Amino acid sequence: MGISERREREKDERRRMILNCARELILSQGVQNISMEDIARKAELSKATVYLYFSSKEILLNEICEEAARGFIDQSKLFLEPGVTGMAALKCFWSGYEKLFGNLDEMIIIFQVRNFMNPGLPLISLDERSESPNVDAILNSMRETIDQCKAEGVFDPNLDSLLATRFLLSMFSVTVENAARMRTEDRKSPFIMNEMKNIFQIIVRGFAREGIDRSLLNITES
Amino acid sequence: MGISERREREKDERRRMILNCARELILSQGVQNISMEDIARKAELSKATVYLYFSSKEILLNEICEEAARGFIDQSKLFLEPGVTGMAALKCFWSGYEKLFGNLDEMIIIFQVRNFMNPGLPLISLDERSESPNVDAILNSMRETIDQCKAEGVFDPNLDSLLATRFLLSMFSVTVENAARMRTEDRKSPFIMNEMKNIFQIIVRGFAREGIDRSLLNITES
Amino acid sequence: MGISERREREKDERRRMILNCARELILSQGVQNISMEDIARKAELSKATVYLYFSSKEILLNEICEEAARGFIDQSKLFLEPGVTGMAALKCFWSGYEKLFGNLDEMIIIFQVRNFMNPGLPLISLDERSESPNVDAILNSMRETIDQCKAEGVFDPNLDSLLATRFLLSMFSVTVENAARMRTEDRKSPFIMNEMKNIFQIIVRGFAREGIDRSLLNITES
Amino acid sequence: MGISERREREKDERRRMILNCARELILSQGVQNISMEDIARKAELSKATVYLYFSSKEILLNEICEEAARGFIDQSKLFLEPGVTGMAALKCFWSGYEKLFGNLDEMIIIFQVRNFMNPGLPLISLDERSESPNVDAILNSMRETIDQCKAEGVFDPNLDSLLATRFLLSMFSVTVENAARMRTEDRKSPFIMNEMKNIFQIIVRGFAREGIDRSLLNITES
DNA sequence: TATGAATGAGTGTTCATTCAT
DNA sequence: AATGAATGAACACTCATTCAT
Repeated sequence: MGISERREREKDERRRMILNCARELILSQGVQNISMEDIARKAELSKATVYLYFSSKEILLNEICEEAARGFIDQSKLFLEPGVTGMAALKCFWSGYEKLFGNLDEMIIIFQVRNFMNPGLPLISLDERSESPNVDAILNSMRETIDQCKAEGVFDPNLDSLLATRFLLSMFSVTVENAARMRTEDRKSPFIMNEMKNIFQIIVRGFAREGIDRSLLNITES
Repeated sequence: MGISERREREKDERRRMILNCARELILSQGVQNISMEDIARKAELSKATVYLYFSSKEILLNEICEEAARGFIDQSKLFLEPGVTGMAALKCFWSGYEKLFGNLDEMIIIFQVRNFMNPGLPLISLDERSESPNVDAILNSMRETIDQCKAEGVFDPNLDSLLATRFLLSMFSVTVENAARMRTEDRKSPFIMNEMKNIFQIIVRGFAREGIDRSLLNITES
Repeated sequence: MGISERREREKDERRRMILNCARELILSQGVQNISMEDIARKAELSKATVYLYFSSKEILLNEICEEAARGFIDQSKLFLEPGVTGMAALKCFWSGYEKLFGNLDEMIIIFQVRNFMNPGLPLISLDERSESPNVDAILNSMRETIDQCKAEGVFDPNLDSLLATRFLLSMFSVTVENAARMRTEDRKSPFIMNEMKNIFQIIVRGFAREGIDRSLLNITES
Repeated sequence: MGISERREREKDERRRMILNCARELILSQGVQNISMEDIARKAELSKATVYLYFSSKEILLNEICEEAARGFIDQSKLFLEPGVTGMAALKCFWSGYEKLFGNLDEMIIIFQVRNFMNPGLPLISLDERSESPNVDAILNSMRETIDQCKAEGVFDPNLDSLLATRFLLSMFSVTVENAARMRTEDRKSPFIMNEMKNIFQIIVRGFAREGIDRSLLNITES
């Protein structure tokens, strides 16, 4: 019985190894430019073996996306206590994002791969049956937070929370795609992070209820 | 004397015909999925003939982009009177956009093709010498309008206008890319248009100077 | 009647003009790299018009070759007096070559084009019915000179004059092809000319009858 | 244990099979006229498979050349004893050439392919870093032999050995190219071989020091 | 389980040649 | 006589996917 467990474990390890190799290639060369050949070579496996673990390139890429999204979700939970306000949750999102993905890599993976597979992502799914439960979970979580902000009188009550969610995520997506175009070393610069924060802040202000004190809208520590 | 003119005209027509076929294919299948072969077949020409009119795929795509951008610029001018305020200019942008591209196609072309040729568009150019003067003109025009809004005390004086331009254009880009994913008939629905307007409105509010009366920020007729 | 003559003359002029354009292109870019398109563009004519004068690329190239060969023959005659010895004739060949084609161009044309059309030229024709009478004339003239040298006891009586002719011409061909690979400005250098002379001299010595005084074999002025 | 060896062997065989198919095509149609498609078809493989073994056409052709050159070198060594005189070495060259390539094919391959890839060959390389070590080795070996003949007082001390090498090799090249133009069955005739020998002999005489006894210059057994 | 080997269907691009006007 | 326009047939090269072992 131990033997089959080991088998299972090894299989999982190899799976993750392939995913990691693919991730690295995506980060260094961009999704558009990598082939199954590249991934297999990097993983020191044959192409056929890669196909043993992922039955198509699309599935492999989706899995990479999902894994990154799962990582993001798990990490965000750490920051998200129950009973917290909407704005506090948004701060947590940002903070978690900032702390976890300060180097941007996870986000680049999520958005770049996602957009490559399914250009125009954020408008679709969010309700339909999806192959990407984790990515969807992020969307849903964000949506709930926005609803809460509305309920708490911070956001404009007329704000369409579905639209707002897609909008927010799209912005991340675009910023990240741009960042992915930069030289690998430049990505880590606080400049990018700052730019993303500014955009996030602008959007939050745009979401706000009329007349609300702007100091309540800060997404970073007051 | 009329003969060479007719030739010229016919050549222009054929040129535009090819562009239109390419446009249609892009709209129905997405830029990523079309080949010169496809374009030629749709135009009922041989590939070599297409190359007679456009010396490379890149040039053809850029021309499609530029043509759409030119159309947008021309139309915007009609709405844009000299000596107008920044907010009025923004309204014009929106109005021109709404009237001219109510069916979205031009915008889909511009953003989709542009992003395909040059992924991560909004971060680049905007100053460097470019093969796409018309597209760049839109970017520059937008930036100037944002600067004007700042100067007129409508937008937050701390707003980075370059960032804001990229942000705004990116939002259009993303919305459009999303729209491009929809079934061709759904695209024409006022729903999309309304969504874009809402997003535009949110961004403008996000750009606003603190405390400014929101009624001044309306992008549609008051 | 004057009118048709003028027509004829104009036609000839245009013909030669096309040939000259092709020549220039060959000299500057090499035979391998020129297309009918290039030739037509250089001649400021349409491709179809070029085909009016030359029914295929092969025929055009052959004509270029033939014209260059004709030029060489005409010029050589000036140096070749009747009743002259074989060695004097060889000197004339060299001298004519040196004076006329000091810049190598004609030779580059002849050999490069010829080899392109018909790789391995000098072994063939020389007896069979040929499309290239002028090129063949050079071969024949050379052969007669070699025969004469044999008859005069300067060359080895066992020398196969047909072989010797092909050999000699081949060497010119190769040297010229090499020269054609150089930068246009380097070609004019006396270095090339000197190299060709040395090779010519070596071959003449190789042709010589055993024991003959080497001073009799000089191909340049004694 | 035997399994990977068999694999290796089979791969080598397939590799050689492709090379042989390419060789045959080159011999029957000339380098200029063969495409990767042709080679694949002849080998009864798909184009993609050919690319599996040779990553570009250039590399495949170079390999063909190198293999032929390697064969020539190996064979020549058998004839070349250390401490041998320059003339003996030349005899060996000829003898090796005659015995190994009596049917000319190897030489046709070497010179034709080489000239195709790198028109004007003999002038270049011979010193610069090269992708074709075996071909270069032949050039170098020939040059050393010529130098030795000069040192031994057999060749004219004023002979430029670099020039002489290029000259000699060019002659082989041309003769071989000519031979390649003949009908496949005619190539095997002793006539060609004899012709090449005569030319080789003429050149050696041309290289000789003045007054040297011609019997010392025989390239075949006295 | 793992893989080496194979491939079909493209991909953008070029060019000698033809033909209606 | 002249040409603008058109094209078929190539070309080198790529890649996701399959399959026998």
